[in-house]
Amino acid sequence: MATLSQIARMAGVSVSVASRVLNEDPKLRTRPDTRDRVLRAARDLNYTANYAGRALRLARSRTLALIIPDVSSPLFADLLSGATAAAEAEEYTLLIGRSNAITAGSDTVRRLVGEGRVDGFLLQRTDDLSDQALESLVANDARIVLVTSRTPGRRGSVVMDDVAGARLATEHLVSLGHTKVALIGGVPHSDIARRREQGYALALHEAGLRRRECWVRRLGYSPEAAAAAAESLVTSEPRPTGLVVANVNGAIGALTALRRLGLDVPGDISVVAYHDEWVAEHTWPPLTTVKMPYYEVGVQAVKSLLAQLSGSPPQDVVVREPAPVLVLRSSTAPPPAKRQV
Amino acid sequence: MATLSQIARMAGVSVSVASRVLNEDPKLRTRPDTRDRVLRAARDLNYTANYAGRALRLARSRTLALIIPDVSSPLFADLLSGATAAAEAEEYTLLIGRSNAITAGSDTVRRLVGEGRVDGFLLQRTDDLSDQALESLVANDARIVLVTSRTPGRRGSVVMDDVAGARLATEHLVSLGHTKVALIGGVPHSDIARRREQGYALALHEAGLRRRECWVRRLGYSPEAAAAAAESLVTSEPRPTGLVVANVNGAIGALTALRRLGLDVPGDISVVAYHDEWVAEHTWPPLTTVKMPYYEVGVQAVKSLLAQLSGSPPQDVVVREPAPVLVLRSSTAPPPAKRQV
DNA sequence: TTGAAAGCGCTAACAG
DNA sequence: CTGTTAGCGCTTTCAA
Repeated sequence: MATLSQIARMAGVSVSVASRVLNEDPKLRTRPDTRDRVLRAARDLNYTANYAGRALRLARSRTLALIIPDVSSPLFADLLSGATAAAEAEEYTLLIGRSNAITAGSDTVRRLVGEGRVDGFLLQRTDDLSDQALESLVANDARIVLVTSRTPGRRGSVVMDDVAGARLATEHLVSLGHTKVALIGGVPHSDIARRREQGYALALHEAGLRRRECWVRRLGYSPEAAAAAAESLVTSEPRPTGLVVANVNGAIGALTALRRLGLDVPGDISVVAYHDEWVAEHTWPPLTTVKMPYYEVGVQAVKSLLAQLSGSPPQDVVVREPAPVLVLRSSTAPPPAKRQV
Repeated sequence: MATLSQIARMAGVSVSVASRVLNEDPKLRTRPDTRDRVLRAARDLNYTANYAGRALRLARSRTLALIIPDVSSPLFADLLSGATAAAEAEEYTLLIGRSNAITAGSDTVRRLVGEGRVDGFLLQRTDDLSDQALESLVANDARIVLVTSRTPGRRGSVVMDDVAGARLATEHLVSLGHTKVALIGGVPHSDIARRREQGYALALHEAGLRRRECWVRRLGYSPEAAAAAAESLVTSEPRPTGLVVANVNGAIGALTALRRLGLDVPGDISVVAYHDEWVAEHTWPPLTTVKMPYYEVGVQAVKSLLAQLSGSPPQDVVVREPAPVLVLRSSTAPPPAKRQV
């Protein structure tokens, strides 16, 4: 690979000039033909600045790490696209890691920064990571932005509007005539779960409906957990006619559980899922979902991190644009009672 | 962050000694206490070698890039785990990219290498990347290993045993009594698709069954393509009673199409999918699949790449261990005729 | 058994 | 308008 000094020699200039031309140094005045010679030489030799040399000199890697629990979720793909786009726009590279690796005692974060491999982090926590563990990891490190989640007493996060999303899902069921609406939510200590539950409660409240604790389950977002939750909801009295499942993968599990119990969706019971992904179109019945702006979360997270890296005080941002949208498919319908009328 | 010279100063030695102690240079003889002082200093200062400094000096980044079309596929998660594990074992870092970005004219590959950001590539092509385009990209570059796919006239690839996998799927249907077995395959120019088709043909041949061209569709692996293929197969005569779908996501699309046509799976028609993933458990009916050793492909691919990087001639490896396994669920049953007997 | 020094490729302050 | 030079942190040859 060509080096700067080769370019310089070929163009008959010093490395310093070559460097400044190539980096488009604004406060540099060159004779046009000098400039041209450098540019041509660079093109001819297919020059790309050596990454290590630059990183060493500048003490910055222009690399960001995105740490996620589940790399293989279609939801995550949107986040990634957004983050990648935003990073590329600023000529940053994105390194992808998995947050399974990040447990309380783990030094992954500190090591990556310590080595100077990355300038900062986008961190999406797993649900098993406790607030304290997260806190100890993250402390008041300005090189970290939390995505989709927050932790008490710390600034620097980008979340989506979970309240609005869960509310939209719930309102949909209510507007269909459901009065007995249950929630299959996340684990109790998760702030994400809390916000979604809040949206659910809000929608019920505004509809003048009573929120009953016996209609809320907090087992988590996995298909299995949601399946168990659905089963328990549906086999106890009073039985709900509508289910808001706070995660689409959970909703898929719930569908399986309901089918196993011989219940018809949406005949006997309606299901709305939080988040949209392609399988939702291919489940039976196809799932009505609320699509959340994951891409934009990725974009904002990177912007936020970059801002922090250049010294701005950490912010907690809520992405409200684009707003959550209801994707109507076939898993929701008016409740049985209503339809018999 | 602490630097080597800080460690050296603290330990009262030269950087040279510090470096060699920390790197466990075998041909270095030190007094035990010198060694100890260095080690202690490193621990106290929480030292991690600066990545850029080392990369610059060694002209190697100890970083590999994995380039994939669909980051968000659960299948890919296994590949990634395997590759990550193998990379970590050799203290390499894995960078993840998407091969959408890699089109014929793209210089992503050359740029990443040119910058010295990565030492080599694991490349999983998209189906839209033609052989020529791939060839021109990959040429005889020893820093690239193709995963799951090959290209003519080039060595350096790791693929799974597609013949065995497709054969197993087909045999399953045959052993259930199906004689009219169709294949929903990949696009015609894909070598992967070709191998799977070969496995299908082989199984039919061994069962003494005739392979009919009208029972083969080559529209690709997407849910939509496979749905179209399923529809066309099932609405024309003679109608098959069993479907081998060469990709699990395609199978999900096929299921949707069959349901739309009012066909019962497996009552009217059986479906086996190539590849296993969690949704297969939650489709209706749950999908019988053939699970392929993706994790191991990831491991072998990294090993292969590392071998190439250290000068070994490129190999074409087929991962046969662990062997494909049939995951029996509910989308397959004896054909209607047989059951009526 | 240890240290001095060169140099990887780059940027930027300074000098001309 | 252009060149010289120092130095980022590291490894490694050579000398002591």
